[in-house]
Amino acid sequence: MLKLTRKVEYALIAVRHMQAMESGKLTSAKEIALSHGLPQQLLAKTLQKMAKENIIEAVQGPSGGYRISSNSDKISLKDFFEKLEGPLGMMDCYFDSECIQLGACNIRTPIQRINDNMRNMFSKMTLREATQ
Amino acid sequence: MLKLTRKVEYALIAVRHMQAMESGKLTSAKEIALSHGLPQQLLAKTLQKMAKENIIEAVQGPSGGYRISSNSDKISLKDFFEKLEGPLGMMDCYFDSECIQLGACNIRTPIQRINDNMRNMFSKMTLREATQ
DNA sequence: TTATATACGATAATTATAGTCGTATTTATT
DNA sequence: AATAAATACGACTATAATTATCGTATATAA
Repeated sequence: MLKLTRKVEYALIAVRHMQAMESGKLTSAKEIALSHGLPQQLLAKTLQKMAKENIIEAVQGPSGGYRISSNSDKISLKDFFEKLEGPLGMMDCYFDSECIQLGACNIRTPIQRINDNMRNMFSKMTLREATQ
Repeated sequence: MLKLTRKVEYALIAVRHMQAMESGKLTSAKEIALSHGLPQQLLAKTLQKMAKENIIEAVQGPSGGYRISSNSDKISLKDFFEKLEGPLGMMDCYFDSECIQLGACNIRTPIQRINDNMRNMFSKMTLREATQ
């Protein structure tokens, strides 16, 4: 429970890989996949998603690839997670108001309390701090 | 991502239900299931698990049932989660040393850093605080 | 023109979660 | 002693979410 998904795991591996590269140099999905034994296609999707979200920069064409974005220092872990996987909620009712329980629900407040703590924690922690 | 499971959700609902009862009074799986529209059998298993872990007390036989345990005040949210679902780790490698990555893994330290923060947060928060 | 890279939608496979079934055990009540 | 209502629990099925693959389009350096 409360485990990171593979998508996020691969994203973290890729970020660290790119951070370790010489500044400005590009690396490819293939290169990262091979050096860490990850499924290339799935990793590629995650990289594409990160590029779309400006966590990394993409360069197309042969001898293209990805590099870490300059503003990646300012990204919080919360944003990183949410950019990749959507709202970071321990339960749907935190964002979604639709719930079968309706009036019978007695844990809405507790859930929100727990969620707020978790979101707050990941807001304070930057991707940089986590991966350096 | 990072969502609570139904097991934990049902457990929280049950705990709140029991907290709202007159002190010492028993309630049954059936009663909780009916009043909150939960699947009785599944809830029953969760209640049994909580009883086994001394979060609640079980009384067998007809007119038996469950009540909140007196020491439930001291239980942290981390313990509550872990008693119900096992180790609270965002990734297996935090507890498990077996990993396909072996030497190629570059995120062991980051993952542990993230996990430590999360475990620390849930250690400081009690079940009582969360559900009151 | 070709080769190599990103981009991306659709779909298949796998795994984890959620829920059910059947049966045994306990015990208050009659 | 018999019955009924509750907990206890292992095995199984169904469902949902995650993970992975496939096929194709687009960009661009050589």
